[in-house]
Amino acid sequence: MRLQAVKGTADRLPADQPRWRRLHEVARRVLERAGVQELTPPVFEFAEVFERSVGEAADLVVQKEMYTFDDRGGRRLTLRPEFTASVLRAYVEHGMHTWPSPVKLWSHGPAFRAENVQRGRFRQFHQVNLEVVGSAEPVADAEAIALFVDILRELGLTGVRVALGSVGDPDDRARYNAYLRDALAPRAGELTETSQERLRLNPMRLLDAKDPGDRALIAGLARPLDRLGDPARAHFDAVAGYLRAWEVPFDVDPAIVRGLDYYRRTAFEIHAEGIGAQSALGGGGRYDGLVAQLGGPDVPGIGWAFGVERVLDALAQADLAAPEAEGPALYLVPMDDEAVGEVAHLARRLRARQRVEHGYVKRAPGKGLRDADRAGARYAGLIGARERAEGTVQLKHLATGVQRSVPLADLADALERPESIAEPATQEV
RNA sequence: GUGGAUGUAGCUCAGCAGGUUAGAGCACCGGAUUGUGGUUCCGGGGGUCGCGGGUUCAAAUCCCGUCAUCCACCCCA
Repeated sequence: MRLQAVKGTADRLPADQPRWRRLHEVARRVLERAGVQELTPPVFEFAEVFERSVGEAADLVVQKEMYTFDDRGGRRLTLRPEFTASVLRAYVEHGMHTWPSPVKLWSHGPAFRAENVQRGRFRQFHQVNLEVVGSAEPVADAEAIALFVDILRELGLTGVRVALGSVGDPDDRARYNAYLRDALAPRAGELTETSQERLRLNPMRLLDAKDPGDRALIAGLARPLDRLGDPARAHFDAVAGYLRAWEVPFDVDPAIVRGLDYYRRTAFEIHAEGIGAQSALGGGGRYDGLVAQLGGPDVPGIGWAFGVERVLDALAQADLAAPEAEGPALYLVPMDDEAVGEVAHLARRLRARQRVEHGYVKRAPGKGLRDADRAGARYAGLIGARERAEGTVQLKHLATGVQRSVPLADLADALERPESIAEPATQEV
């Protein structure tokens, strides 16, 4: 069998790196200016970490989509399918409830789900994740959402849609689910099989149905946001109020629901056009109670994650210029065998201050300049018998063709003062 | 798990009413130019035509199977 990357995984090639790097730099800047600290959890955890976070009523599908395996010590481990459970496990394990509250943590890295592959959906994918633990205040929700939007804005992404909803408090959810069951009971037989299944297990998820028949049956019913209890309603109104005051544009989506039980109140998603059927860049919500569920103190929290591949896809669709990879400041060309070692040694010394590369075999000057050009170098430095005798290097500015002989001792300085070398008066060929 | 489309050089693709040595552009290497680049010209290397089986005198081309990729459904923490 021809070796290839596993389905749903991809190599991130050198040409891809500038885009990824820029995204992470922007995320880091926006978040850390807001006092968010970086946490890097391990890539795998005891399976129980995710199973407990997911809860008993979680769809079997969720379990099936986890990469779970036994290690040689007989431990049952899972590659993280998301960050929240890992981050909260770390929060509990390190007693972060004693830190100044709220504790704001961000993370980034790969996550794994054994799903079928399509545009924007991979088996190894990458997320940037934020958790704000220890505040139940609506202002925390608003700040989290605003930070998400700020990152996208700073990246230059426009035309994204923030959809804000609420799944209510647990009582609200229970009441709403009961309402759905009652409302749909007479006509349940007309629903598709999946929807009937959902009606049984997690009626709220019916709102995600795409089948036109199902949608017609659901259309006239109240949505979660219409049935909030007073506390959840007040919370939602406060979050919306902050966002309006801060001029963070959003749409109210009364029908946002979540597949997992631990979500409370605020739920939101951010979508972009033009990146296929998987249009959600990311989303998040409040999960009061989850930390306790993981064996920690009963502290509230809110978080979000976005898919790096999806955001990059959206940026590509928006035709935003990708940052270019830079070449070396100097490319040294050895023009005889003895110079091979000399340029390598010289490069080593210059690298204290500049990016310097060199040829590995002797090259005719024409070839050497071509090598330097292809490496994307700003300068080429030629060293052969003449230069050795003089203790100099022929330094050539590739864009202008201006060249002069520079004593080895002055080379580092000459590289840092490009004007001096580009002066036509100094030309000597 | 389901459906559709697509698999030919490193990349993008042509060739496919079966016909003998499988092509182009880009990329790569070398030469023209043995101490001066980018252009140009010339030459070269590189292919299990995804894989397996079948039909045929003959298969990249037709048939079956299989695998992979992409998109969509499903699902979505």
